[in-house]
Amino acid sequence: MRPTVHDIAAEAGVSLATVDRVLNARPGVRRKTVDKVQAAVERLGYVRDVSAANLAKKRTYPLVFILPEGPNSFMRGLEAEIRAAMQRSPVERTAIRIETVPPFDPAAIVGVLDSLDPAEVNGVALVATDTPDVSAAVDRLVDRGVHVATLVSDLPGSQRIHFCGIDNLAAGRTAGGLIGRFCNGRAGKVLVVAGSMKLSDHMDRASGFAAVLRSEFPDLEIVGPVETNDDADTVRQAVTAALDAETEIIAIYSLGAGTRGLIEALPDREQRKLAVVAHEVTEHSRQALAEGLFDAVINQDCGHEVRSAIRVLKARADGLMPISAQERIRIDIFLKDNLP
Amino acid sequence: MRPTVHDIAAEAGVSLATVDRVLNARPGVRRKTVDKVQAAVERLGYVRDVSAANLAKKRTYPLVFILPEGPNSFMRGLEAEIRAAMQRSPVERTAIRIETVPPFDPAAIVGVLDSLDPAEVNGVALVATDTPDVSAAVDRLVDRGVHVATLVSDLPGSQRIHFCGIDNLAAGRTAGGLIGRFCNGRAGKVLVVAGSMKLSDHMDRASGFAAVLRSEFPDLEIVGPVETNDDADTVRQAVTAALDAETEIIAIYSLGAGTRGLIEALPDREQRKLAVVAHEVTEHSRQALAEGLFDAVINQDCGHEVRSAIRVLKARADGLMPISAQERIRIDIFLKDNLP
DNA sequence: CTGTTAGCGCATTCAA
DNA sequence: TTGAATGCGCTAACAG
Repeated sequence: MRPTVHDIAAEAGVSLATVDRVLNARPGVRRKTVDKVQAAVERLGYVRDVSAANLAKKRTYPLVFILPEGPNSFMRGLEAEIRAAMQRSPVERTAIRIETVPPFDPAAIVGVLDSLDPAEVNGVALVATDTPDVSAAVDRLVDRGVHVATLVSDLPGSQRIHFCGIDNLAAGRTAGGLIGRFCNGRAGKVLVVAGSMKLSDHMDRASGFAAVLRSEFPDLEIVGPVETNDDADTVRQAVTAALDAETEIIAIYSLGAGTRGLIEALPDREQRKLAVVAHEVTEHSRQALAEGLFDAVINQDCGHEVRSAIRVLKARADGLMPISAQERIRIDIFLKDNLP
Repeated sequence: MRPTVHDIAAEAGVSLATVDRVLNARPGVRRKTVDKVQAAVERLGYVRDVSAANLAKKRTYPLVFILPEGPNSFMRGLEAEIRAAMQRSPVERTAIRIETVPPFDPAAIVGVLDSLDPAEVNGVALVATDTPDVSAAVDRLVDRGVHVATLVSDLPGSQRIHFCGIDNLAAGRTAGGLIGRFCNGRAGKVLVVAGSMKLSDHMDRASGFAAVLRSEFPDLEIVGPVETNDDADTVRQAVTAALDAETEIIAIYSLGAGTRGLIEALPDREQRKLAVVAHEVTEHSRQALAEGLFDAVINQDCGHEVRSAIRVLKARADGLMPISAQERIRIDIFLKDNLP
């Protein structure tokens, strides 16, 4: 039988309330008494029953998710997962609020961050542009006692407690390895299409990709990256223009969004064979994969990311450590053969 | 505020005990009263607070894991994950026992299954050979009221409530797609090495692989599958013999274990270039990937599988449905670039 | 500074 | 067939 607060109280020769004070690091206990209780905890190997504590506290975890608005399919999928988590709120004792901001607008993110009341919010998960002002706003919020986790795109210089997303450097390398093998010895150029270099995930993917091509596939030369702000029409125009201008392009790596535009710009496979790797499984990319227009799609499971963010933020609010292996978001590679 | 049993009792005009009887489908309540309570539940939208219930019940979930003993790295990794879950037992209210049986020994599995006492065991997760006797034993156990989940390899004809593993048909297809692309137009033979066709996961992978080669890469001809009982020495001998006998082999798909033997049998890459795809990230396969000996490794996250099995079995014991997306085990594809 | 007491939402005796 | 009372492990007033 696991020891309880009663056992600790008896062992330490104090009352329940005192034990509770020590366990929750509340003031008003003599140094001497604190030590006695902690010794008893050690001796009996006590671990607090979190669900009993939560029951007594009627605890809920007020959480805020900040993400870009707009037509980006991936972001809308992310939002859907957050809404799914909201459905489970009664069971998970969460109270989740979603704040959407215009995409690529650091000031808007800062505005939301600064408007948050630490008394009303326990944790924040946000999809952020990696800019100094956002980093500073995150740090301010952390200083005010709110736990912050980054989602999808990281803020490496900030005080965020956790990044819920994939290793984007490795994702870029993976794309490089895939495209290199798919081109299989042919020499030529690879067009790289990105959303914005203000996003650390896009930056990392581009670096990882370039590193692998440079070291392992020196016959492939990078064109770009061209920035499209993740807008489908811009992507379409950019890709069309590049393919017209450079006849030696034999592959495309699209590391951002706007996948619909990419698909529209792709020439008929019969007339020009291109190895294509893109990111995120969405309605569009799924179909492109199935039709053989894309060779591979690299994906991050946004459901996993949302659930992980919630677990991490809750655990942190309770001062616990989450199961780290469970919080590692995988780089999913989809071919048409393993599409879920 | 969520309604509680008190609210239901008041709404239905009965006592707490009666509400509890109805909620837990215990006998000794008039039909009429049952209806009143159920109506109140509907009206207020009551959902039971599982953690409060578990606290009151001092509930624990006694679970048994059955898996093969022996040197198979993947199985030992699986066992390590189960032991990690045992560490979390106090928090998760589980009481986990591991039973190991000789590999490829249906009778041993049946023996363990039949020895289980439904009064002492809540759920069972097992790695099973897909043979009729094991299926029958699983069904007997289910009939005695124990929930059974299959782990890694499924028992499609049985009454198991859930399969905690990957879609092995899709995994085989994926391997086919990968090898097909890596061979890139070259014609030749592909050696398929399997553990045992008594395992449904191996069967499925072989079928999926063959299907893709047939439809998409007709220039590749399958040699095998050769069965090795997942023994490294047997794998080594079989692969060496095949490579000597068939000079047209240009690729190898190893869909079972004994990966160490495969690595030992692989010729120097300079003298003979082979596309190689194997399963499961282990110490050996990880190194082979890093060195460029393997082109890709298909993996299933056994930590995820174990945690999923526990969640599913617990949920089932409480009569709940788990989050299905969370229980889908991914087909992980690792190149050397995205090795974790 | 410390202890007593009354719940949190639910399950389970024991009476009636 | 039903209800009242007690306790699970923990927290939070309120006294002392």
